[in-house]
Amino acid sequence: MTREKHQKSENLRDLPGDTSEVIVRFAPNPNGPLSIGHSRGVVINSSYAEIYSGKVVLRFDDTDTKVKAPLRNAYDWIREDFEWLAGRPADVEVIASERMPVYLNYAEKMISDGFGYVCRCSAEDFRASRESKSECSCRDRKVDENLEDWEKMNSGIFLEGEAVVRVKTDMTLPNPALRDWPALRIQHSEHPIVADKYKVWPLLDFQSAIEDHEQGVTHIIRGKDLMDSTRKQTLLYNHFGWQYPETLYWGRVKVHEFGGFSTSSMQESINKLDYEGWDDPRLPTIKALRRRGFDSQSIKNMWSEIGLTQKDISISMKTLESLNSALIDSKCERRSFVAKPVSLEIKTDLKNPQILLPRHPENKILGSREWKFESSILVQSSDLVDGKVRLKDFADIYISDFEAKIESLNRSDNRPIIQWLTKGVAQEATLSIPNEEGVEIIRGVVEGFEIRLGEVYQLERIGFARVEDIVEGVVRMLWLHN
RNA sequence: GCUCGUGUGGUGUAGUUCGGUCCAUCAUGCCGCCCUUUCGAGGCGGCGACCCGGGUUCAAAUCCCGGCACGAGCACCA
Repeated sequence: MTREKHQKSENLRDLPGDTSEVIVRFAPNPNGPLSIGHSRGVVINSSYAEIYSGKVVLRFDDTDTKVKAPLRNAYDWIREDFEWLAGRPADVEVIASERMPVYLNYAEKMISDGFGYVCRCSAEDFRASRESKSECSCRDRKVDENLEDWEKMNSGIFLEGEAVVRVKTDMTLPNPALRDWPALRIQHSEHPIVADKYKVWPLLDFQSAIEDHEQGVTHIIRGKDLMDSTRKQTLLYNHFGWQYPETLYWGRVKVHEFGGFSTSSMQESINKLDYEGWDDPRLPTIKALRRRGFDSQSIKNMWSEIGLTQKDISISMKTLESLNSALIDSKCERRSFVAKPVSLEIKTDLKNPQILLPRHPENKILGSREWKFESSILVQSSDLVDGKVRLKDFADIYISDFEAKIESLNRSDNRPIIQWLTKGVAQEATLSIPNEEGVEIIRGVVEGFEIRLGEVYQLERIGFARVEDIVEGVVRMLWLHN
């Protein structure tokens, strides 16, 4: 525990500003479960909260009911993913849609105080104003008129697209993104939590700005695609007379193996039944990584090692797999899996030779697996070639014509070593390996020695795999990595 | 187009604040060898980088100027 903390502080640079009471936040849109990209936000933010004995807020940014509508189940999925990654639940949880009165109240104050206004221009017309740096006619209207229109927005008289509330900045600002940016818009579609209670919903820049202030967030750590968001929000904070939090950014992340993906594109593929669900092992979701048997610490280690750089990076699953192997290798017992098994008869004069295999080759896990000898054994069809071979942890043999002769119990030369099973210990099994085309299911037999559901084993000469299910004696395993 | 950000080996990262200790760190990857009752783990060796061009300086990955490349924002998405 202390070592873990020490490691993190070595990798993550110090936060700027006052760090006496750090409050950070992670704010996903609950339109699906967390992906590997999101995990950076969870890990970085929760780690900083831990390092500074501060707090991390988990905030569900669910104020868009239309374009990326929230998914009812996603709230729980995200809570679960967050806890798995951070090792504990968030200190504070906020659901934006439940905080609507607060946002609408601030919006009204903004209009009353004259630094916000209702704009009835069409999106296209305003785009033209923004480009020409000219103020639109809505901008100079009286506060009373604005409040009247605000009322019409909220009561549903104004329809979607007929009005937005803008923050007054300066139309001549060099950065076009900041010119009188939109803060709230009308959406009449149903929300999974509050249904049709509200007609006007805040946009991210407004909702997030208000909520960060309400929660007393001291440090915002997020992707650098939100840099202009910081600039917009700083202008709003100036209007309210608030101090903007310290802000840090990370760059864009791509994962080699997965290419471009987004929560909505994954949702689409799942709907089309291209995948079995959010935890399909081919998907870059946290659910999938957990299912496959990754140790959450490997994900934490990866993000800590990468740190907080603004560089756009492209990471490889190989890196994560390597970090994961380092963590789980010493904890995983060995088992033998024989794919596409074929029988082999062993000829020997030995009386009940002993077969003792270690649970772990370096005795990181003490004890052994013991099999009862039988003359009839199973080996992988691909391993069945005439010649010298060693049956792992047992004996050097000579194969010829589906028969094997024991040459020596000790290793006598460096002939290849193969894994094998006696018929008695062999238990029917499948190993699912995801690949480009789909999920390949390899049939075979696994060593039926203390197979525990959910456990990750290292299948000798194959790699790590997790036991997903045991149905009617058939052990179903899912491939993890080498 | 405007605005912002980033550029160190295949990948990720250290070093850039206050120029020399950097013919550049560590990890991963790949290659070879060793060890081993696994194609795991371990050991040893190797490969491989400061975006480009100027400038300042005795000295530049580090400072200055100019390019270039990549990414992002300019959504009534987050």
